[in-house]
Parts: sequence; C-alpha cells; structure tokens
Amino acid sequence: MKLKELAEHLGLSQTTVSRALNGYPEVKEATRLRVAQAADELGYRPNASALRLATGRAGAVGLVLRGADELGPHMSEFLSGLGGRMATQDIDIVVTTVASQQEELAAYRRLAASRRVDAMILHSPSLHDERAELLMDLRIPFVLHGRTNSARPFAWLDIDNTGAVERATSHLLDLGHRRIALLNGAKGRTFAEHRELGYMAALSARGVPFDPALIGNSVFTDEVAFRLAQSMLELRPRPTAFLAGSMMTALGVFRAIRQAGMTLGVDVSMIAHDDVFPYLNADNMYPTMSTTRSSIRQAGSRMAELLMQVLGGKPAADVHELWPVELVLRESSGPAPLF
Amino acid sequence: MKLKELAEHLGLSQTTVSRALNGYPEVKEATRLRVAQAADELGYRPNASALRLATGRAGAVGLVLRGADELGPHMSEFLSGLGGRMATQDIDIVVTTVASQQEELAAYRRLAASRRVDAMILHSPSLHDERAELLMDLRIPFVLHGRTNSARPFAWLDIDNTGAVERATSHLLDLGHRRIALLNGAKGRTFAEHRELGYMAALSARGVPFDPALIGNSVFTDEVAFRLAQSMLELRPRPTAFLAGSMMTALGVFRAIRQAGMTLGVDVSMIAHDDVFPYLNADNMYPTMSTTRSSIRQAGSRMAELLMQVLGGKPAADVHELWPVELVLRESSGPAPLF
DNA sequence: AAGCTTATTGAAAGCGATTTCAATTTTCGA
DNA sequence: TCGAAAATTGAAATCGCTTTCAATAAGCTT
Repeated sequence: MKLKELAEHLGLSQTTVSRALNGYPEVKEATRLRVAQAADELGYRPNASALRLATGRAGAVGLVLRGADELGPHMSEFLSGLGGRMATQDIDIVVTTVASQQEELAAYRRLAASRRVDAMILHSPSLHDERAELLMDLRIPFVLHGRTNSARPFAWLDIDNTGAVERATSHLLDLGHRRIALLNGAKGRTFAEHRELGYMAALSARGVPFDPALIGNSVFTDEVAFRLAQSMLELRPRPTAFLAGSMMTALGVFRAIRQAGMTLGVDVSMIAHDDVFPYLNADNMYPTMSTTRSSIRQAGSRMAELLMQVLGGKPAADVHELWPVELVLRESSGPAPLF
Repeated sequence: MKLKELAEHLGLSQTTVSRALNGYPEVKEATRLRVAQAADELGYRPNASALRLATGRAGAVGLVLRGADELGPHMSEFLSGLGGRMATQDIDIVVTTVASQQEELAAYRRLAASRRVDAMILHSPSLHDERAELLMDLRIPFVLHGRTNSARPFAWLDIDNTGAVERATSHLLDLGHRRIALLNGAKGRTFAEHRELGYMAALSARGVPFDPALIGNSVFTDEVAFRLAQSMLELRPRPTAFLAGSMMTALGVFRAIRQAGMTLGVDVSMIAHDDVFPYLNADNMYPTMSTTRSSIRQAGSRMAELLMQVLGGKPAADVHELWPVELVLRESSGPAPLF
C-alpha cells in the first residue's frame, strides 16, 4: 500500500493525503479524518526510504560497538534505555560492530558519508578521543556518553566518577582503611582516569601514601577481577578494602576474598560501582554490597533526549549533564580490621 | 558529494559513473579506473536512502529486543557475531527495543510495513511463536535462532539442546548421580522445553524417577540461580548434581554450593551450558567447569549467512541447521558422593 | 570501404514520499 | 448578490540513485 494507491482509493491527490497524514493545518478536518481512517484500515505506512530521501532525514541514529569488549552487560542496559526512548520518536538505532581500531573510524566515516544516520551515539571515550574529533570534523551531530578533552564544544552526558570514587574512598578511610585497592577500568578511558583522580584526591587529603600496586586497570569482568584481587590479597600488608569498578568486578573480588578464606565486610571491605543491572541486585548479595550507584539505563534514556535536542537545533555546547552519583552503604563495607 | 557532482566532475553521465562503481561489465576498463579513483579521492558514498529507494532493498535487517531480559550477555555475543558478518555485506542492523508483548508485535508490523528492513532476525522463540507466524503472514523473510512449531516452513539455526542435555544427564547418571537438578530457562521457550526433553529421556532410559522439585525455570542470571540452587540444596535427599542452563547460572549455583559449605566437583557436581563468553572461561574457573559448549557468537555469524541465502532467494524450507553440542568434561563433574 | 556486430556512453523514466506554487472552492463582508 | 480573502486541493518538481532503452563509437569481415 503506497501513497499513490491510498490517494486513488480516496479520490484525493497524493498531496492532500500526505498533508492530512502529517498534520498540516490546511487540510479540512473531515478530510483528515477520512484519510486517517482509510490509512489505518488499509495499513498504510510510508516507505521509509522514500520518506528519508524526500525529507533528507535518515530517521536513525548510529551506534558503533567495538567487538565483544563493549557488548557487555553495560552496553545492554544502556541500549535498552536508549532504545526505549528512541522508539517513541520512531527513530531507529543502527548498530554496527567492528573488530579493529581503524575499522571503527571507517565505520563512522561510512555511516556519515552515506547519510544512513542523522546522528551518532558515542560512548566509552578516552581522554583524547579521535572518534569524537572525527565526528566533529565531519559535522555529524552526536552525544557522548562520558567526556573527552576537546577544544571544540560537543554534547555529552556523564556521571561524576571523580566525586563518586572520592566519596567512597574517603568513607573507607574514615573506617580506618589505609590499604585500599582500586580495580579500575582500562588506562586512558576517561571514566577510569576520573575515578583515579577521585581516589588520589581522597588519599592525599588524608596524607595516606599511594601504592601503585593497589591499582588495577582492566575490563570489568568477573574473571579478570578475580585474578587481580587474588594477587592483591597476597601483598603484604594486604589491602583491607576494595573499590570495585563494576558489579561484575565485585563478583570476582568476592570470589577471591572467599577463596582466601576471608569474610567480606569483616576482614575485607568493598564498595562497588553499581550501574544498576536488574538481574544483579546489591541488596540481594551476601553480604549486601555497598555501592556508588547510577543507572546506566536511565543514562541511555536521557541520552536519547539529549540527542533530540541536538537534532532539534540546540547548540551542542549547551547540551551536557553531569549526574551526581549516590553512595549507598550496606554490609560489605565495615571498619578496617585491627591487626 | 553526490553522484551528479561526481559525474560532472568527470565529464561523464551519471549512468556511466553509477555503472562503473557498481561493477557493470559494459563500462570500459579505463573509465572504470578513472571513476573509481575520482570517487575515492572525493570521498563519494552513495546516499543510502536514495540507493534504497531506487533498488527497493533496505540494506538492513531488523532485530527486536524485549526489554532488558533479552539484552543480556547472550544477546551481546550473538549480536557481535551477527554484526561482524553483516558488516562485510554493508548491511545495517536495526535494533528496536520494546517493553511489552503487544508492543513487540507492533514493532514487527511497523518495520515490515515501512520497509525499513529487508528481513528480520528472530530469536528466543517459544514452542508456538506468534512472532514467527506474524512474519510469515507478512511475508517478511527471516531466520530464526532456535526453533518453533509451525505448519509453514521457515529458515532457522538451532543447537541440539535435547541431545546436549541428554548426554550431560546420562554422564552424571553414569557417575552415580540420581538426584540431578536442572536449572532451565523459562517454561514455554523452545530451548528450555528441548532441554527438558533431553533430561527426561536420560532419566527414563535408566529408570530414574523424575522429581519436579528438581527442575527450576527462570532467566539465566547469577542471582536467580543462586536462590534456586540454595533452596534445592535444602531438599532431602538433596541433589548431588546440577545442570546449569548457562554460565551465569553456573556462577550462582557455585555460590550456593559454597555457601552451603560444600565443594563443587566433590560434594556436588555440575555441568553447565557454555555459550562461550570471552570473559567467562570454563577452564579458568575453580574448579574448572564441565560444560556443554556451543559458541553463540558463531551462531550469530552463521545466522547472517543464512539470512543472505534467504535474501538470495533460497527457499526458506531448505535453510536450516542443527548444530551438535560438544560435552567437555572438566573438574566440576565428579562421581556422586557416597552417603 | 561498406555493412554488421559489439563495445561504450547517455537521456530519461522510475522508486515513493514531501513540498512549492498554482488552481479551485468557500466563506463573508458590504 | 458580488468580489476579495481564506480555506482547501492538486500538478508537478524534487530528493539521489538505478536501470531501461536509445544512440554513438569502435572493431571486424569481406
């Protein structure tokens, strides 16, 4: 069922039908109703390609994912939030997966040049992110989940990683901990650097010396965290507290603590960052997990809104939000053990 | 840079340039080279919308995801495989997330009617899947990851869940286990039903009675598995072995076993289904995990190929693959304890 | 060198919508 | 009741590509 057929069926011109369906004011109310009903009955849907060509809008936003590393539970949640919001505006999300680094930039170029998407969602930035620079060069609107250093203004949404970790670290210091391990994300990633800043700030505020051996940089998986935590627990003096970068990390650390015959919340404390996964609840863990919490799904949803703002013409420089992170204390963080 | 400009720049007609770029045989080799070079230099990329309108092909396949339930690690891996393969054909993946059931069918209708996609990827089917029926009604090509009962033929790729669980169960029976718990997926899901069939078949082949209390149906998350396993371990006589539906499930069961003061591989055995997550290796666990293994990423990749076959005109009835599942025995599965 | 084939290139017609500009009706004040 | 303004509808151009059909140029055969 195409517009032409619908128009013929109604004995109207394509023009009028098109206007009626798109809510233009110059069409008679009776006509509009008649058209709407016929369209509904006949199941008319404008052909997306034709509509895009005519309007110049792609009706889609792009999301490039780097292999499996980025397709973890975090992205799932984020995508869920983003997609839910986008759907309400009838905007598609075009997902591209890439393996290598240059493949990635090429993917952005490709999406841009072919006008397949109106804008892009950028995520997991590094301090100096070439993807962001590229998109700005190409004048492709985008919103960044996170932050990066650039001379040019752009739209972004980020959580206050520095503040979150600073507060968590300070809290552990208040509890008497002096050897606090930080299981952080990969070096160079903005959020990881920001977290390290918060960690350092809290330590130096109390004059507690920094030990590089207590920082681990890796992806947030159960397995890697387990091994990192295990080796850190063999240090002497051993760490008495852990800051886990994610809930997956926390699970790994938890295993390592158990394995070492210690009890979480008693012998060793932990505060984990919780991106709020519906299937991994800090309250349901044993012991319950103290967390710095910020819903990544909600962030995805909000990112969609920011993207609309940008597409709506709002200057990118005016579109950015820094979300505070709440610290929720539960059983996993207790006073430092007395040796 | 559009075709017209490129053509003018070269002093050729759009026709010739188009043909040159699309590898038609009737264009002189020298011309083709000249065009290719100019296109490359000027960074010409055909406008996706125009191309789609002209060819009638959307150059995209659709994937509808139900909320967060389905956006877990399994889907991530699957998507990664699918996307990798699709990218080589310059085909986009349009991801739509939906919350409710009717929203879901509406999403398929919408994608179909607007010709936004050439085909769909369907996954996580139930025994009688209305989405599959809908797509067949709508004559939208699709490939199903899994199977469903339908009177009409369609393309699919599935793993032999029944066989896998039957072998795993038989193996545990061989080891002397008689109380074997099955942590299965949600009731009604084809794969879950298939697994239950395998489980039942193995039990009845040995004349071992079936206890419904030993079957759990739920999503595959650490947390839910933990609770299920925990309550099952309180049964008397307690189960001496677990069949975990996924590696996430296995982690939960593992925690429950630990929590109960028992040792995996000694007091309790476990065989888990491993979809091969790069960050969760059965060999790196303590103890190492016996698994029924099948790469879901590889399945995604192959699904892409099957989809091309379908789009290429191969009859859907001829496109289907049932993959065998290998049983890898490691430390987590040992002889039944002697009471 | 004429007459055919074959190789190569172009002009123009779609694809299915939107949108500009023009045409036709209605409505209404005088 | 007439004419101008307002309301409503259409014809046709446009978006950027592919593809059919026609035209020209080149290559062979005799």
